[in-house]
Amino acid sequence: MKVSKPGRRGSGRITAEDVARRLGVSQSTISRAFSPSASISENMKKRVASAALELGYQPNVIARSLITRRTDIVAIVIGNLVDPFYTTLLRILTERLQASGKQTLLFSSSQAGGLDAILPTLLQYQVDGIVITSAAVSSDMVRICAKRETPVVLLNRYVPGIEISAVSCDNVEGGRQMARYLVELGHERLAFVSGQPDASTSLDRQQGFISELAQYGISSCVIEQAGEYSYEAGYEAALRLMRSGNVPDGVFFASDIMAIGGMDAFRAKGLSIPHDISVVGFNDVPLAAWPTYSLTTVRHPWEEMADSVVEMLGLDAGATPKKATTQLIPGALIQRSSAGPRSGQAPRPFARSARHGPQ
Amino acid sequence: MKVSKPGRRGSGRITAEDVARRLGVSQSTISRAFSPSASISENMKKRVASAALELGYQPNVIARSLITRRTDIVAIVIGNLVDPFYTTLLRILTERLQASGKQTLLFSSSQAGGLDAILPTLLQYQVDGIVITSAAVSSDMVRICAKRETPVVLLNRYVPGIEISAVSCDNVEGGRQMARYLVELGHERLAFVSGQPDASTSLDRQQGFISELAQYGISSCVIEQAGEYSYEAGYEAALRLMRSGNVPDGVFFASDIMAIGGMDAFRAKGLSIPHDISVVGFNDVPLAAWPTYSLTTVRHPWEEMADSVVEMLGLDAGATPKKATTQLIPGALIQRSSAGPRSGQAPRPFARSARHGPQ
DNA sequence: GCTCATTATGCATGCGTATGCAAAGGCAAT
DNA sequence: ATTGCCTTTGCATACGCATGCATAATGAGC
Repeated sequence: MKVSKPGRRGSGRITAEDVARRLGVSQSTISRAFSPSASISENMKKRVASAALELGYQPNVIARSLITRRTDIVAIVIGNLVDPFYTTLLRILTERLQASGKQTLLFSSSQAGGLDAILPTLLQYQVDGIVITSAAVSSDMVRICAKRETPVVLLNRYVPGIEISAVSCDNVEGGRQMARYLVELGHERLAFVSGQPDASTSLDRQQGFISELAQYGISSCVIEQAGEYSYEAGYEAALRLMRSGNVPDGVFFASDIMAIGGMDAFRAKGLSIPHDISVVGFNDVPLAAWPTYSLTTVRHPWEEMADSVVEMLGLDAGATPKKATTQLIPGALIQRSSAGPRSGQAPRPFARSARHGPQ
Repeated sequence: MKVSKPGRRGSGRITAEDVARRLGVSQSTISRAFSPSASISENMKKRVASAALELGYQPNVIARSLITRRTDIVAIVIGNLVDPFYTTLLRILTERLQASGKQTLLFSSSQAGGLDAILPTLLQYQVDGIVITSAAVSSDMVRICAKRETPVVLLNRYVPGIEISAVSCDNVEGGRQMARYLVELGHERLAFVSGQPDASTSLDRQQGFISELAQYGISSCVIEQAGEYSYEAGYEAALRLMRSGNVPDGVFFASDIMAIGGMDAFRAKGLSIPHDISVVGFNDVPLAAWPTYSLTTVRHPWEEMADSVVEMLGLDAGATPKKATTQLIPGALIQRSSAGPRSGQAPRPFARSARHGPQ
């Protein structure tokens, strides 16, 4: 007869050793019972499983990761958790990672110090990969991560001249699409409202927009700096556009949340959308589909981006340390009712509410 | 002369041992240099710091936590990352935890299986605490967590009859406030739109609302089940209210996002807010302050709730395993312009836009 | 100069698991 | 019965760090 209650050391933790004693086998056997590829008999596996269930044993992944050198944790650094774009991105990515058996360690970089301050903390946790959706990335950081062989992927952002992988929507092409769309609706007096001045996303959308306008012989376009991707910044930028006297008939905001702020501002000043002014955005956040806004925008290929991120992190078994590459995924122009034909020419009264309603 | 490049085993990882060899000291010394309370000379501390910097050494918190039995990781389980209420909660809580040196391991429970499916995974990570903002919590779970001495706090939710801590806004009192407010504006034909039928938040707001109406002699109130906390559900619920023929003059939605969906629905049907109908919500998400909606609502005491959660988790040094308690924090009624005096009596034309504008 | 108290450092061990190696057992073919 | 192969299990060790204990170094007081 064995000792049925081996003395544990006070801690509520139940270890593989406890289960082993219970079954009169070695700790190795318990370990193997939880490792799919290990050599163990079907019978023993069942005995271990039932004993584990009975005792409430769960393998300690922290201890495991000491040996395997994998934590199955991916760090996600997000700058602006207020912007629905980033919360959507976070949601999609977290679900995708969870589906791959990875966990999400969330870092908000909006705090003082930004990325530089949190990178050390983050690396201390031995994360298997880092996804950065914000903030400036310095070459120092890249070097440190490369040295530790921790894969880093920039999401919806890229930093030229740095050896780092990036996944992003094709912002230049998105800008071009918007230019074509607005011009073909007959608009000529156009404006672009930029986001953060240093963000590649905003710059690329602007460049695509401007260059495509030039193709159509439109060489002038008002550029309004909003300063940041937020409702308030979009609102204020729209007010400035209206005060300028030379009110455009079509405005491309660098992001949906700014466009929505802009729409509210235009409407507050009595303008009708799209009759008096057409507004388009970028991202296709859930908000954009609401009937109040019904915003024409470029849809971010969320799922594909998440898939790409996971692939570029190279976390799935056969992981080869890839070279840094930048992947651009095209977005799709989603036509809703915030943009319509130029009111001066061929005004179509039904255009405003044609595609109205929840969709 | 010492060996300047001690052979490391291929891995990019730099350990305390490496730093120790570099300085010709023991690994213990390196460890102590990073432990604030350890006994070590100021001089040595500096030497270690500079050597660590030079080699790029960072303590491995995973290895550390094996000994200390603390990971400084808190799991946050969120059901609905689409609802701005939850993303706001996540943001506030993450920032608060980061400020306390804790990290956030994010779990989305919207996936199949719900909380039951992710709890084991979560516990495997030896998290120091669990914050649950969604999903049903069974007494089994509570028992398992209690056995492991892992503190659990329900946020914005509680489950009666279970020994578990909870932090929540005072939903009953919030419902009462709304009842008083609407009645004093002269409304008599009122409706309540509920969220998830099993959620304590929705039920409590409803109960507070109904019981306070009764105090004013109003015994009838239409209850409309929206089914879930979402824009679409609010929209549809509002449509149903209008189809019922007996259109109320004041509607209390159980959450902001539903109220906003409802406002869009009412407006789509030609109603003017608050002239034809008053709408109020609950939460005070950022959206609610936008001029388009300018939603009167009960402000969730975000920061206080986050503080309470951290306190109840008992993660700060002097941690005594507290008994399970439920803490209710009162919210504040935020008056905006989505609710106004009953249109039949004393119509005040300026009331609609009085508090309009960004705030 | 000597003793004692104090501080600073090294040694050894353990946290809970994975895994290479050896040993044992089972089975089929000879 | 013997051999050889394959499967299953145990043993021992390592992962990177914290920490109790022993020891060396330092300084104060006489």
